[in-house]
Amino acid sequence: MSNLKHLAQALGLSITTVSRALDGYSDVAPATRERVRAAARVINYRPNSAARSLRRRKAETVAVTLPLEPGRFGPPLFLNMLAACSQRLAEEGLDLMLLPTTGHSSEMETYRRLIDGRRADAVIVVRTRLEDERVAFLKERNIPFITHGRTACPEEHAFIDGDGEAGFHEAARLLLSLGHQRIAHLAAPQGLTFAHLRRKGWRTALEEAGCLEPLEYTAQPNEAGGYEAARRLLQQSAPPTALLCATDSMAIGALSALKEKSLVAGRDIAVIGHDNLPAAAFTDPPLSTMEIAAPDVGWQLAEMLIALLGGRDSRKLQTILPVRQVPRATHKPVN
Amino acid sequence: MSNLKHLAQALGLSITTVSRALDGYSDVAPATRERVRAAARVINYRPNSAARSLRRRKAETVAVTLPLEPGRFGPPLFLNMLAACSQRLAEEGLDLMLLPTTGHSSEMETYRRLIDGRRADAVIVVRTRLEDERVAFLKERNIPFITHGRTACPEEHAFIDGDGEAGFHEAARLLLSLGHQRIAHLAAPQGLTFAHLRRKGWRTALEEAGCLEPLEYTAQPNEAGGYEAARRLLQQSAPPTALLCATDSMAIGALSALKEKSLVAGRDIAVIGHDNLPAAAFTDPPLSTMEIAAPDVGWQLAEMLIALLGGRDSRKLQTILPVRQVPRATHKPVN
DNA sequence: ACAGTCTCCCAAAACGTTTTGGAAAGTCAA
DNA sequence: TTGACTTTCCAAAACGTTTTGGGAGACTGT
Repeated sequence: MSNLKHLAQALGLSITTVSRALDGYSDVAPATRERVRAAARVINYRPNSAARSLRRRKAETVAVTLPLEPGRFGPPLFLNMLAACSQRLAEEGLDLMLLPTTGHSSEMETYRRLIDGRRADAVIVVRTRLEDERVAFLKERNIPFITHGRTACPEEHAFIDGDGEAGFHEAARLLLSLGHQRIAHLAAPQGLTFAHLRRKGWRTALEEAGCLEPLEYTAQPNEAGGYEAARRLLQQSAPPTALLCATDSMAIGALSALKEKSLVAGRDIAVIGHDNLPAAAFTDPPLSTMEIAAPDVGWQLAEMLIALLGGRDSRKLQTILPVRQVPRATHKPVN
Repeated sequence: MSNLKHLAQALGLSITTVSRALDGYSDVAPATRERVRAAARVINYRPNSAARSLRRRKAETVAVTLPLEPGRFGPPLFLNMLAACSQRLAEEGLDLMLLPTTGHSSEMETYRRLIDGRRADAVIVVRTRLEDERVAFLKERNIPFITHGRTACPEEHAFIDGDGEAGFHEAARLLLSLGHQRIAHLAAPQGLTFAHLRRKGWRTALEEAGCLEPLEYTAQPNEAGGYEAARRLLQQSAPPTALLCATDSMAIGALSALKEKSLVAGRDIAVIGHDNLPAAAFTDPPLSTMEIAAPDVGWQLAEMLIALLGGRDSRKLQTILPVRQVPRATHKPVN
């Protein structure tokens, strides 16, 4: 049990001086400062985090809840982003804390413990929905937060998001330019903002091309969902010639469904996903997909959090990142 | 800012009584208790977590670091396990805190902040190595911990682990019984305990069958690693007829390498993985693999942690979970 | 009426840190 | 020598909770 008191006694100094020496205040003599630091190093002293945040009245922690059902995230991308974020936050002395939750009520309860119990100074909201209860809660409590993905009222709060709408618009136009007429969308549940925007991008492109009743099927954003959606869509009397999938996981499921019908993706039918999962380069054929064209989303997210905690207006902190097409082998021409 | 003082003043009671009412002590009158609880509910009172852990001298938190490079985890399985664990811990009033780290030194620094700063009462160590500095550190500091995966000295501490050795032994024997003679192993780096044990199981089976110089290649436990390893192994003058892969991610990479050589897994060559990733059911052909035969690893882990924090001897808390084969389409006979 | 027992409540201390508001000693200019 | 600054340090308060060690009053049995 090492604390400031022990250190102070051992050094013949007051607690105040030891504390200030370690924090690098200028009102302690350089020699003393070094003496204190050396002693602290010897006994592995670190300030007790509870005592510090009690006195400082901040937790020095940013929290993220990880909703794990249903569907799931696209780790490792997602976790890597959080890792980068955490690294940048650490430079500011902030911890990033991930809290796995299962189900809606468990997540809201976690939020209450988090906020009302002052466990976090700010939170990152992931997997946003168009109408998001978590966002409403945080606004009401007036806690700094950034959403990863937009909501129905994005102008109201800080967010970072990929431009899925533009990405899907572009992908659909690409398929159209290749001669595809029946471009179906494998949609994720439309309550999720990313799903809504991706569908919108696809739909707009088709409408612009004069296609008014485009084919689509909604399923969970995982392999099983993609498999199911592809099977349904292929049962149509006029089956699609291209499948634009809300996520790579769905695309992987769709590829499996195509195999069962002896269809070759990239020859008989086009498939495009989104996320550029590591696995996407190793499907058969390698999956054409798209990805957020920023190598440092996590870092940017951290910067935004730091600005937010520094008092910046959250409505100034809104980032939309461009999406880049990653063409591989599954989006070949129809003819 | 709602705290006990406000509550007490509003109710005309002392802080002590309010605190004890909320904690359900029997020395407060039932009527008072209800009155206090109602008031607390109205103002969304939750004890300030810093103050509480300062006074109680425990963080009421279990921590896990998530090392994210290189290679990576097999989420979502892994995160789902942690979610289940967190759910059980929550019942005991314990938070589970995930801390992403990148690289070795960042992880050790996180450990020091965690332990010496008293941020966690116990920790879960994942991705154990045979010689693990984190384990040494925790032993020295005398902090309760459980490893997910064994170390070189498993008898010394609490752990939970799948019996990868038995799983790979069984898989290799299955392949032998199907007539395979040249069963290669796509190994993960041998510093990682799971990789070591899986290789050992495979090797033992081959040695028992009289095969003394079995083919193997070590690579990162991800798709790219599996792809590279498979390519190398297939270049041999006497190429393997079966690939036993340390992880499903590697197997997925290997399948991709086979495609390039126009080899059909399950007909020309056998492939078996480990983990039973969701994606494994959707490869082409569907991947034969294996998995830990317990639906509730996370729950068991939580139970062990609770026992450990309750003072149970860590050497009594050692769980090895059986591994079950999940045969699909890629392990077919050689002949 | 009295001691003993219960029931319900509370004042004060403690957890380990940061921060406020000086105090003591030394330095410098006049 | 004096007054004004500097430099270096410190005592004490505060953060919000839990816990200790009672205390006042009501009830019980004699």
